[in-house]
Amino acid sequence: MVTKVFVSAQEVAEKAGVSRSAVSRTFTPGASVAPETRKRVMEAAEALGYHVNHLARGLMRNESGIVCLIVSEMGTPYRSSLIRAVTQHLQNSGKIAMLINTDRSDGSVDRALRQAIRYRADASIILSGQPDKSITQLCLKNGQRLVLINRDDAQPGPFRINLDDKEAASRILTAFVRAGCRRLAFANSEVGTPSLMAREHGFVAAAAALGMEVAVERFGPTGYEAGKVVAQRLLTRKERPDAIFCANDLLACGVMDAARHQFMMSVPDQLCVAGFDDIEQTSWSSYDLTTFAQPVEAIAREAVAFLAEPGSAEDDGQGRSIRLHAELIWRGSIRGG
Amino acid sequence: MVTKVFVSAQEVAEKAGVSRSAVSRTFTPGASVAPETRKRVMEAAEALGYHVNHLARGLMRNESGIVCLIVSEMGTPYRSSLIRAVTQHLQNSGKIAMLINTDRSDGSVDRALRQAIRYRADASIILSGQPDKSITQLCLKNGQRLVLINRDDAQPGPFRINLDDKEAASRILTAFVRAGCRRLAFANSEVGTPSLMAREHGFVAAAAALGMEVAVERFGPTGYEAGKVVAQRLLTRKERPDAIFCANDLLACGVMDAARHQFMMSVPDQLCVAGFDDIEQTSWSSYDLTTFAQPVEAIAREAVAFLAEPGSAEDDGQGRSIRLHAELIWRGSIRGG
DNA sequence: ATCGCCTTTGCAAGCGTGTGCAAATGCTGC
DNA sequence: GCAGCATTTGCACACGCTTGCAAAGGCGAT
Repeated sequence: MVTKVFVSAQEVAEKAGVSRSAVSRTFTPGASVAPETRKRVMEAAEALGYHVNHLARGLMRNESGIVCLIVSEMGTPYRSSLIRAVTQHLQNSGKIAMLINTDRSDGSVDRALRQAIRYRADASIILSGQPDKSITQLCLKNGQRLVLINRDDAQPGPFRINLDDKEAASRILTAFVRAGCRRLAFANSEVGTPSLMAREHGFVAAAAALGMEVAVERFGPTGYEAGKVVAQRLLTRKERPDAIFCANDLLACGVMDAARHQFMMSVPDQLCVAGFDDIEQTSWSSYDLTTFAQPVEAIAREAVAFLAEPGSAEDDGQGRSIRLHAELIWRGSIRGG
Repeated sequence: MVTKVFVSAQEVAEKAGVSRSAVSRTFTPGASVAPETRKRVMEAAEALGYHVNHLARGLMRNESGIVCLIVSEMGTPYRSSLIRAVTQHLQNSGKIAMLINTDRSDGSVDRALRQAIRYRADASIILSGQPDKSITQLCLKNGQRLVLINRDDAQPGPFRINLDDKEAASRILTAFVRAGCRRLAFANSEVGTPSLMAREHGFVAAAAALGMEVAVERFGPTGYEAGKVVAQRLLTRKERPDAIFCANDLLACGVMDAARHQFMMSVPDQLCVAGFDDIEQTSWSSYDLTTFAQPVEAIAREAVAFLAEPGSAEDDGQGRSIRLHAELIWRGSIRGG
């Protein structure tokens, strides 16, 4: 048997004995249609298994309801929880998420944005990587909205959501000092994402303001294994640190495991550790890590709210930028509290 | 300024001095178009920032290139790694993933499938939950392909990918016995997913074949906290188990943490533990858990390969079913080895 | 009965694309 | 020079939907 095609509004109209427009209006919120007509249409549609073709609707309305999520390393705890929150909020506001994987290669994000354009996505939300200026301009010109999450230094135009990374770094420094720590260190990856660097610079600057030095070590990707390597390097220095602020929870877990299992150090007695993101694992009792919570729900809410706003995508060529607060989640990896 | 609309093939055709069909053919692989014409078209398209409208193309071809991923708890390590693998494979074969969040509520999966139909997805891949039979039939009738992953007991029709859960359970039992364990237990959630139950039943059956009993405890959702609760219940029994097979790595992490930190037991000396999924955290040195690896890449490959196959979605009303192997990853949570 | 108003309905145009068909073009071999 | 053929091109229709517009119908007030 040849693949059957989907039911069309025409067939529903015939079955219900009305015009095709009536069917269309029945499924268009706010359209003018008599209750009796609507009922007949609904019944016919139900019987035939009719579903509005959103491809065609998007074509007409010039509004597909699709929002592209562009993200790399989506298997990571923080990323996946953000994806979950965003898709959920999108669904709640009647939109739908399209997911595109990127890698660190050049043009990866640009290719993703091209794909978003092809599917006439209403908007794209970029969680990773740096789009090229020319392509973001193309998106905006075409009326496609753009949201950048945690991509601090990106060019203006898109809507940008960031955290108070530097201020958080300064708060955690205070906590370390109160705990009596004096030999400070910062564990980072070599990726150089704006938010990671903001935490590093914020921490170093806050320490400098107190006349303290920070041992900074960077290695590899922003993950657990890199954390182990960084810890090895830091803990074999002549001046062994007694406090390590990690750019990321994954790094922090690696740092803790290396400190405990390879260097037989006790956390927090001999070493205080803090991370960033508040991924689920930090609350597990093997880690019990003091960290900053990414306001995942708030980020998703703000991003989706922006998409729902009326007005052109580029009405204010400047774009807008908001900064959300990262709350300090106090657990057991720092003394005192 | 009013939101500008996207560039159409018409405009490209005018700029290139050819007909609209020529533009269309230029972007249709395998279409007949002279090299010179193609070149002119490509240049005009590039200059204007033209991108084929996949909504319209999908409308014409009756093939959108969209594949729906239907999944609950997508923030979970195993789920998110599967999402990553599947989206990547889809992209490699020229398709694109649409992501829909479901919860445990009734009809949640059905609503997701309806959404897939509205966007005329070429296929839907279900990673969680149980679709209603009527809706899956609707999908198949409409030529939409369906893939069920780890949903063992689902009705026939869709393409089904499962693991050898029961056999794995039997293998891990052997390992426990070899390690000298005699008081066996199984830690499960109350969710009752087919694959989780298959592991439980396989373990109990294999033990029975050796004349051994298994203490089974189930609680809550399939996560870390539930694992802790289950461990508390198991380890306060009169007959304290010396081996626990967990339906899931998350449960296993909870079990290990409870055993170590609440009951001060040593793993694997006093208690052997095994899990399932091989999520990244199991390789972290705080856990170092012996577990079974979900063949995530193979699952994604098989699923996408199925979608690429020619032939109607329902040509063989029975659907097909394959069973993949879960490899035992030997680490340090079981004695010996 | 007539008018004006509001609600509902059908018509038809249009969204941006793919593709069958026939016409046009160029080339080969005689 | 011409028939025969392969390649390329344009026309026009189709895909399934939305929506402006005008006509139709109902109803109360005059």
